[in-house]
Amino acid sequence: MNSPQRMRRATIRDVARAAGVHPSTVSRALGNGGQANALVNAETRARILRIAAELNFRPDIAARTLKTGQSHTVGVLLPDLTNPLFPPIVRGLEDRFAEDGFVVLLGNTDDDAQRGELVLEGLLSRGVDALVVATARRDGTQFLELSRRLPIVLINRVFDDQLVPSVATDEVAGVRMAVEHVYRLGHRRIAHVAGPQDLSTGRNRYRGYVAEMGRLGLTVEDSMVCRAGLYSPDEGSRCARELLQGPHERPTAIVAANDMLAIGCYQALHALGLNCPEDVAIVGFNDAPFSDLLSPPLTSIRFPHYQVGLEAAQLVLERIGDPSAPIKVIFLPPELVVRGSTCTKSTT
Amino acid sequence: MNSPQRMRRATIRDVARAAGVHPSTVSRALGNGGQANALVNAETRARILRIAAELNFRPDIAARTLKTGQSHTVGVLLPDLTNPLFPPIVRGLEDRFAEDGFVVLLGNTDDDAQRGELVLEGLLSRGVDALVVATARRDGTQFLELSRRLPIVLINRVFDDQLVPSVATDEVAGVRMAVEHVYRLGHRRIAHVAGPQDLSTGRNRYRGYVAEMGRLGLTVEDSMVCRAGLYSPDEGSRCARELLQGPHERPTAIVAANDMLAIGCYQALHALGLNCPEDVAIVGFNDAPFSDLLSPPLTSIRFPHYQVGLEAAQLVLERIGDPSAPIKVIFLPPELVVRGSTCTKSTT
DNA sequence: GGAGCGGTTGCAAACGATTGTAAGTTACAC
DNA sequence: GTGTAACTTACAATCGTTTGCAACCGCTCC
Repeated sequence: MNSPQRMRRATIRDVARAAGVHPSTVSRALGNGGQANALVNAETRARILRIAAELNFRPDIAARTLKTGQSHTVGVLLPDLTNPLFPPIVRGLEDRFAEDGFVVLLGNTDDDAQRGELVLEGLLSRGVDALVVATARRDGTQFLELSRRLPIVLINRVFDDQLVPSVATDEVAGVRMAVEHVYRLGHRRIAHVAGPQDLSTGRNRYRGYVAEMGRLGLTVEDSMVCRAGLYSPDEGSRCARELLQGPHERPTAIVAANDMLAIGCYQALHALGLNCPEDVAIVGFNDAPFSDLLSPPLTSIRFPHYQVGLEAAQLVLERIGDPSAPIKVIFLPPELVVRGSTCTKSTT
Repeated sequence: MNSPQRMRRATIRDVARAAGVHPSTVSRALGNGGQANALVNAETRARILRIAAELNFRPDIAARTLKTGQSHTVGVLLPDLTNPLFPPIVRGLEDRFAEDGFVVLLGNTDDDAQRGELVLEGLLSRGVDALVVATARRDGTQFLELSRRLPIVLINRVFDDQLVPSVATDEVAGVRMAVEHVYRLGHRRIAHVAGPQDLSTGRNRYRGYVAEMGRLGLTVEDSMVCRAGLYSPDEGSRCARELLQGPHERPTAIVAANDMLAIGCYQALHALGLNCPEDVAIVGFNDAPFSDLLSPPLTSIRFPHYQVGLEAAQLVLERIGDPSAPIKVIFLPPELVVRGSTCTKSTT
C-alpha cells in the first residue's frame, strides 16, 4: 500500500530488476508494442505482469512516443466548443478513441486564422498521430498539404474534390425530410425561413427546400421564401411575419432552417393570433435540447452528432492503421422528430 | 517552399548543422528551457532563430517531456462534456492555458468509477503536469492522495476540509439572490422546488433557500418545499402541482432548483389555469440557453462558467509555477437575470 | 606574463521506452 | 552426438531534447 518509491513512478527498469529480467523483456511482456504474445514465455510474462501491477507501473508515454513516433493522441480542431453542435461530436470521438487507447487534444480556433495556426502548431509539435478538423474555413489547402503527412479527417465539411476523408451530416436530406413530412400531412403551401446564405448551412438547407419542392411538383414562389440574416428568434419572427402577412395566399406550413428561427416563427404566429399547428405547421432544424420544451413541442430534424464523432474516430483509426486505406466520405442521415408543431395528435 | 526533407521534421541537430554550432547551443538559443537570453551570444542566437524558422523547426515535445518531465499538458476530468455546464468551463480553461503554451487533455468519466479510473490512468501516463477535476463523486480521497504528487484543482466542488485548491460557484448565494428577488417584489409565500437531495447541487440550493428565508424572517413550512427526484420537467410539474394544490394557502412565488424544474412549474401552472407571473412568479436556476426563449422568459440565476474555467486554469498555473503556493478556494458569485417570469414589466 | 574572470560554446550523459540482432537454451531428429 | 530449429532472453543502439560541466577565448589586473 505504501510502496517505498512513491514519489517517483516505477520505470520499466524497476520492474525488470524486481522480476530478474532485462528491461527489454519487460517491454515485450507488457506488449504495448504490439507483438507481445509470441516473443516471451507465458510464465515469465505472467510474473512480469504481476510485478508490474504490484509496482503500480505505468509506461511513460512520452518516452514511448519519442521512440515510436506514435503519441496515441489525436488533435481535434474546432471553432468553438461552446457551440452546442460540438460537445456530442467530441464525446463520440473520445468514446471511440478511448477504446483503442487514444486520447483527444482539443483546440479551439474561434474561426480565427491566426489562432488556428497557433493551435495547429501546438498540436503538431505534440506529435498528434492524426487530426480531426471541424473548422469551417473555406480554404482547406493547408490541410490538404498536411494530409499527406498524417491522417486527417474532416467533420461537417467536405472538400468539393473529395480528396480528404470526411464525415458530415446530410443537411439537404434533412430539409427534404422536413418538407416531405408536411407534404404528407396535406400541406401544399410550404414556406421556408432560410438561414444566412453566406453560411454553408443556410445555403444547403435552402437548396434542400428547393429540391424537395421540385420533386413534389410544387413551385417555389419567391413570396414563400424569406432569408434571415442571422440564426436568431428575432430574424425568424421577422421572416415569419413577412411570409404570413404578404398579399399572397398564406402558407400553411413553414420549414425553418434552424430551431432558433422556428422559435421566432412561434412568436410571430402568437402575435398574429394564429395557432400552431392548426393554422400553420412549423418544422425546425437541429432538434436543439429545448425543442421539446416549447409549446407546442417543436417538430425538428435531428442530427446524429454523436454518431458523427464515432464515425470520424473510426475513420481516423482506420487510416492510422493503414495510411493507404481508401478515402471514405461518409454522410450521416438525419432523423425526423415529429412533435406537436406539425401534428395535433402530438405525443406527450 | 519545397524543402528537401519535407517528410521528416527538422530536428534540433539539423538546425545545429545548418548553423554550424552544437545542438546544445541551438537548444539554449531557442530558450524553451527558460534561461535563454544569458547563455548565448545575441548574434548567434539571431542566426539560429532565423535558420530554425527557415527549416520550419518545431521542437519535439515528446523528447522535451521525457527529458524535463514537463509535458505542458493538463488533464481535465469531467463527467460528461455533453452537460451544457461544461463546455464554457473547458473553453475558459483552454483559453487561459493557451496563453502559457499549455494544452488540455479531456477525459469523460460518465461518473462511472471504473471508467474514471481508466481515464485517469491514461492522463497520468501521458504525464500531465496537473489535473483539473470536475467529477462529482463524493469520495475525493484518491485525489487527495494524488494532489501530493501533482497540482490538482477541483471545480464546482470543494472538500469540506478544504485541503485542495478549488473553484466553485456559490450556489447558496445564488438561491439566496433568487429568494431575495421575489421577496423584494412583495412575495411572502415563497415555495421551493428542491432538486434531488443526494446531489450536492440539490442540497446546497435547498440550504440556500432555508438560509435566506430565515434571514428574511419568513418561516419555512414543510408544505412550501417539494423535493424532485430528478432534474426533469416532469418532476418539476409534479412538485409544482403539489405545492399549488395543497390544502394550505397557495404560494405566490416558486424558486426552482433548476431551469428544467422551472419548466415543469410552467406546465403545472398552465394546466391549473394559473398565470405566470401574475398568479405565481417563478425563478429558475442556471440560466440555460433556452431560458429566455420560454414564455414568459424565465428569470434565472446565471453562473460565470467561463470564468470558473479561467480561474481554475490560473490556479493550476500558479501551482505549477510554485507547488508550495498557498491553497486557494475561490467562490464565484452568480448573477440574477430578471425576466418576465417574475416581473410583468418584462424586458423584451 | 600569468592568474582570474565573464561570456560563449562544445561535450556527453541522461530521460524511459522500443526493437533488431545476437546469444543462450531446449528439444528433436538424423 | 551433433546439427538444426524453435523459443526465450539479453545486449545495445536509438528516438530528440535538455543541462551540468568542461573548455575555450579574449580581457583586465596585479
